[in-house]
Amino acid sequence: MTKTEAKPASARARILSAALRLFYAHGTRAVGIDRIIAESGVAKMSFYNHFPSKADLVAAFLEERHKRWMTWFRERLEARHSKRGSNLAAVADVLREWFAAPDFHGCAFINILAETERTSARERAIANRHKNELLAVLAERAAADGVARPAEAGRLALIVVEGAIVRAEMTGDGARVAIDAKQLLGKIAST
Amino acid sequence: MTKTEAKPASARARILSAALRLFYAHGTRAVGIDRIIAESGVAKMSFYNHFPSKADLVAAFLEERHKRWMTWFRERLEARHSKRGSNLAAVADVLREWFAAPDFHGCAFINILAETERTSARERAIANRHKNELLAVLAERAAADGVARPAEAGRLALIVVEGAIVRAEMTGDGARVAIDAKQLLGKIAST
DNA sequence: CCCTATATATACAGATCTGTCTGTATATAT
DNA sequence: ATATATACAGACAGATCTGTATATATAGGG
Repeated sequence: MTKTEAKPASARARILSAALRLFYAHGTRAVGIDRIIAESGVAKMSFYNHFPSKADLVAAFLEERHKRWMTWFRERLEARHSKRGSNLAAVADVLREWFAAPDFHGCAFINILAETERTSARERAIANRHKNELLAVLAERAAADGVARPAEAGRLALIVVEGAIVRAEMTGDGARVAIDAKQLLGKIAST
Repeated sequence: MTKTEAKPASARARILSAALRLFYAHGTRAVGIDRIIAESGVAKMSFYNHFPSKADLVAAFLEERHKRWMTWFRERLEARHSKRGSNLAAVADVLREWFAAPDFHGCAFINILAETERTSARERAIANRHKNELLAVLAERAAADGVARPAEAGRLALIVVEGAIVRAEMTGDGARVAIDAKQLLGKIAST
């Protein structure tokens, strides 16, 4: 039994922490309840006390991932905000940071869409909310760049961001992808 | 027992046909051997006679999907080749056709990457070959458009294509996404 | 006509996964 | 001191999944 999560935290927090790590790294289908329980050092009944079913844990994982990622993304974007150049192009720099993270394995919401059945509306809904929020950030940055049609620019930028994530995940060369993405975002910004 | 594949075809062909449909629609993890067997109307031993393991069927599925999709893509691109406008932008029209297909569920190779463990090198290799071949087609079209750096333009276009596939799958509005992608590809072509 | 390939049908082994059940320990609050 | 809530430990049921074993049918070539 390998206990990876720190013991002092509450059972629920340890479960969610293990889920964030394992579900993102290997997918929600590949990781079973037993592994979550083992690595969070929690009893099975404690788990089912906090989460009625695995699907509920998956939903909680997605919500938490969304919250943390968006916060991180906004914060990093803010940090680059003051610098010279296009707001939109700065997104590529933040992406580059993300791609370079040792545990980077693509976008959790693209991944969940690929691995769950078409019918699991719950996960889809959370993924949609996540992307809509990201879209809003991109459109806002496009507006700050003074583009003619910010909403449209946001949509174009989101296509670029999604594509960059997929390419980074598949090729493993996040640095190269970020450079290419920056060029594309620059084109969008100068419209 | 629902037999969906036409009976006259050989056992192997029926198996592969069922795999193409089911694995693409639901993912390779969600579809078990039993379902493949039931829907192809084949005995279990016949299956294991043709494919030593499920992993071998998955690999065969990916190879076949790659072959068929690339053939279809090239053919559709060729059909639009004669028309006016940028070669690269024509890619968006082909994508639009694809997105509108009733069984469209994203890119099988993006999906497989999301649903398999990080360690399954075999699927990754096939996915990489697929994308490299697509990249070559895009770079060739960029060259035909007379862009300054076709290789770079191909990479940028591939980011756009991947992003468009993901957006089409997530939003369900393939027509809108194709229009946006066309705009991006147009920007790349006019460089 | 028989022999061998290949196919079918079905039972089964072994692993794994979700969720339940029983029982115990601990800590806090009244 | 006793009640209550929460946690741990681990066995177990029931389903499902991959892969194997066994027995039977069928079709084509020598």
